[in-house]
Amino acid sequence: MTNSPTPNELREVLASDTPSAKTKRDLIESALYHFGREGYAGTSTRSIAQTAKANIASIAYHFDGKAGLKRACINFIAMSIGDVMSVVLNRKLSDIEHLSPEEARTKILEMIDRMITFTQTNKRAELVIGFMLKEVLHSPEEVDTLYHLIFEPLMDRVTVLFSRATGQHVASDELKLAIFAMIGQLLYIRLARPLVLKRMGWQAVGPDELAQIKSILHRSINALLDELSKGSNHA
Amino acid sequence: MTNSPTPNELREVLASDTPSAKTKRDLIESALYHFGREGYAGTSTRSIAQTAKANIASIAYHFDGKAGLKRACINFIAMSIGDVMSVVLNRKLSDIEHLSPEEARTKILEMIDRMITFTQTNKRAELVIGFMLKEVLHSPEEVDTLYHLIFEPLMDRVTVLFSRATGQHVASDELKLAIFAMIGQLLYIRLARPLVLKRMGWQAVGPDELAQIKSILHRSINALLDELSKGSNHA
DNA sequence: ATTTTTTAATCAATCGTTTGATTGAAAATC
DNA sequence: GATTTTCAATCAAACGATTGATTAAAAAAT
Repeated sequence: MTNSPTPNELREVLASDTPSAKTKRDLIESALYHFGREGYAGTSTRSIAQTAKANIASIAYHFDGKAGLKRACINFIAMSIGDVMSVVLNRKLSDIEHLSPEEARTKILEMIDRMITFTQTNKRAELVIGFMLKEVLHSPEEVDTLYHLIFEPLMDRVTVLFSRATGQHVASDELKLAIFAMIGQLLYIRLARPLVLKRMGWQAVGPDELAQIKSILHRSINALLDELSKGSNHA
Repeated sequence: MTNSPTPNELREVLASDTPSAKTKRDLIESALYHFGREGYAGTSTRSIAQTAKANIASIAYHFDGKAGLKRACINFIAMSIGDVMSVVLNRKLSDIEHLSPEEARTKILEMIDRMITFTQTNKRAELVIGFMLKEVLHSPEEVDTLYHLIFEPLMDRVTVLFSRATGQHVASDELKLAIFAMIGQLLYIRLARPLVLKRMGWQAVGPDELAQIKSILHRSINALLDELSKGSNHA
């Protein structure tokens, strides 16, 4: 296989136990690691192969070169995020369109909780975040891939949840911007981790630190939802 | 000069009108542009020199190589941020320690306003943000440079402002985390601009869009301050 | 036996750096 | 004041090393 599989195709391919599947898994894992740390241009195919314990040529064979491996990484990331967000994404839009404000708010906070846990504790989250920060903003078509695959369907559902929780219209601009503000809070507190650790005097983010982070973001986002609810007439 | 000047030294050097000062300015400007777009590893010294209309050897001559030019860029950034944040930084700690809650909140919102305007409209902000996220946050010693030069003194003062505005103790962990949440909101809405433009259906961030962003962040941060003030006894 | 996968060796291109020559304007000498 | 010396600065050219890609043969899997 030389072209880029979709996230769903990729899931099946990587789940099989053929020798090629293992090589592909190892190469993607290794590429994710190196791309996230040294960036795409800063990573050599040799170091990727070495970490994966595979041959350099296997990158060309399985992914049609370095660029193809990068595309596979993007799809792999989309797959991973899709799994984590399945709680939100798996529900059809029609399922969440009639939630009560209280139910919607509970769902939002539940989702926030999952996102924080994933970004702060998942070993792969660091690689994924590093990878996205360094590479996604670079190529328009790769931004498109992630946007349509993950971001837009996720945001659509979160917007509906916010709309139900605050009484604001789903198409409201301030609602959309508020969601960016919300996501920004929990993403930044993860990707600025070196600064957070220094500032807080922490050695690492363990259970106690995770609880503190969840507590403050919980309060902040609840306050944001309250503010957005002002002037709206809940049923 | 082959070693890295401090931001203050750098300011004097770059302000002079000697031939070498112009070359250094051009090289830093060019490096900032390329580093911010294609990353450090993805940028060749040849492209830096070409954009700066300088010779390749001038990088080794003035900055002791590509890595030295990167360090100079970091100091230049520290200098720039220091200028933008001078409203907050120039005040001594003792000056803001006795502000009333209302005065402190006004100062906070004024600072937020400046940060949003800078990040959203300054032509150099995109390069600075891209450069810092892609390269700086992964090198411990460069994190140290920016942390001690800019981040810590800035955060110390913002923490005092937050303490005055909310009645929380200055050493409160939740206060420190809340400030990260606040900064995350306005930084993310800038660095995820490609996603923001797509999501909002905007072509660019002009005066109208800037006003919308300021409005929602204004409300969000005010709500956060209100939440933090709960249970505290303002004088 | 046929296909799939891995391997080592090699390719042209590009990387950051270094070199020695050259410039032009101060500094020193006469 | 004229000449010489000095030195920071720039330049084109070339360096060795490393890059991603390619090749053909060996090995493994089916």
